Amino acid sequence: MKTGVAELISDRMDTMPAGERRAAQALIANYPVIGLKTVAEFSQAAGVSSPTILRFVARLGFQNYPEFQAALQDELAAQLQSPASRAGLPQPSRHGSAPATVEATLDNIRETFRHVSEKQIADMVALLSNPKAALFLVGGRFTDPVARYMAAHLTIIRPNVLHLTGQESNWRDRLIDMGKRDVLLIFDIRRYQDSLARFAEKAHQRGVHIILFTDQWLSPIARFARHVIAGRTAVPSPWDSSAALFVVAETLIGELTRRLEADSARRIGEMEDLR
Amino acid sequence: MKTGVAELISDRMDTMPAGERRAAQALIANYPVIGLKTVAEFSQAAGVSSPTILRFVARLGFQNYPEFQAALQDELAAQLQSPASRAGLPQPSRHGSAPATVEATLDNIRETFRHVSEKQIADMVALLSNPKAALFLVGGRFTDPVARYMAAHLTIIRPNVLHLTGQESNWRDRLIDMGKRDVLLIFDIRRYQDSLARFAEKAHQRGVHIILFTDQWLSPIARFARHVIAGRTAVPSPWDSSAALFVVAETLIGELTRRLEADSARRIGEMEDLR
DNA sequence: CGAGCGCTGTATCGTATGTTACGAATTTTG
DNA sequence: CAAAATTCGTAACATACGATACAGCGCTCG
Repeated sequence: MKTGVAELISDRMDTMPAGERRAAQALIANYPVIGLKTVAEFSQAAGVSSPTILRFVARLGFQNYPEFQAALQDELAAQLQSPASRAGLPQPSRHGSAPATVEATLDNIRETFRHVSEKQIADMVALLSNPKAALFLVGGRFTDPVARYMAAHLTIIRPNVLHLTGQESNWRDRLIDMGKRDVLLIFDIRRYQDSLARFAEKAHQRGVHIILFTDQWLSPIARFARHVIAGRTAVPSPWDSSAALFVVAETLIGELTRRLEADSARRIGEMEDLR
Repeated sequence: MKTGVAELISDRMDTMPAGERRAAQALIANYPVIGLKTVAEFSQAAGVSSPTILRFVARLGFQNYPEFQAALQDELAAQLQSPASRAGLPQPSRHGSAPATVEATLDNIRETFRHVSEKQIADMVALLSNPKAALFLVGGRFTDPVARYMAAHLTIIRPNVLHLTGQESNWRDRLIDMGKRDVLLIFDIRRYQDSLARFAEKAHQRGVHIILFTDQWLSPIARFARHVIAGRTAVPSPWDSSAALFVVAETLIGELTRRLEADSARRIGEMEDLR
């Protein structure tokens, strides 16, 4: 039973004493920000005393004030992370269930890019554009194809790109080639794979720059990463969606291509000749 | 000058030490809710210690943690109250070229699904849901990772799934196993690969059902295909985008999982046991 | 290779915060 | 109109939270 706090309030508003009702009105007036502040501030804004605020949240069914705040925060998090609900509409829900997941995917992509600044992309592109630095790519069970996709393009526009295939032991053998100038791009969404974390740590110890593509809950590898892309993966489906990360990958490919335009054009020309 | 906290972060992100950068990334990953929690929770989510969080907010220019939280709350209040938030993204900085390709990708996905009927999806799912029919997947130079992605999921929810790797000659050896009940999923966008066309024709001659994922200009393989998904691939970039096809693949995976729910649930359960 | 610097985590401290007890004030009921 | 019940605020309390001092470590530069 996950009923929102706002609904709780309007339900019990009429059974409240005057003071607590003022608290309720103050909270609804600019919901939910006041509830995130301290009891003292809340009470002052509502024009009542601190204990009244506490009795108010107690009447809503919360054991204590922090629990009440946690509920507000969870609610807020859910609201901010699914832009669909931002409009208030519970989704047009057109017909089949297919469009629902597609709409969710579109939201995920938009939301992912809201949290990725241009500067972040520019920095990553700068890292990737150094032709002397070797690039290694690796991914998890379901995300490795995205790593492959990216590698397939990077290989064309610049030298020294290697996708790490197969078993963890194969990756490790490649550690020997990795140095401080090099970059490792890792794709890891939940359930996060221990093998990737182990590998990332070893690479990190060798001074390798790590770029991590993960989900919004952040793979533990974020600890070692120089850059972290937190893609939204939640869709109404048994599986997580990697579409947002896929689009981020495509974006990086595009930007990098633009940046290396002169070099890569020459390179691509030579490749054509070799056929 | 009321600059937003998020902008402050992206401005100074690169002048930060590793630990504080992790804090920044964790905050941006699900902005701004973690910042409203306690220092301890924030630090745990970011994988750093409490003092690092405090140093982080100090570097952003705040005197203390409560002041930082107040800034987040003010920002949140402004965002929630302004009608702009309902219209969509309040995000001010939208000028770079990255968003342009992203918007194009979003349009591509939408447009792709406008041309795919539910019946088409249902028919394909029906084809794919026969556990006796073997499933083969193969893709072109850049699209093969998408085939792999799909295969990685299909392998889990049903038996008899095989991704054809490596050279054309390898694929051909598999023709011997393909019969009239079987399904071949091919990903082929321009520039269309002759090898795929040759292979598709041979498979077609053996009576294999072909499902083709291609672009809006249709690979020549469409001639042999039972089902054709025409994804939009054009983006303002030197490369074509496979994102739309990727989302179609995810949609099929999701629908198929739902359809096979009973069987696949049991199957997944058994797989878990085998670990 | 060594010395210096900067970064980070552990442990401790002071304090602001939530909490509770109690009495005053207001409302309700006979 | 009086007495009781309920509500509300003042004040004291304990806890948990943010802040700080300090030491260990890795990194850079000479």
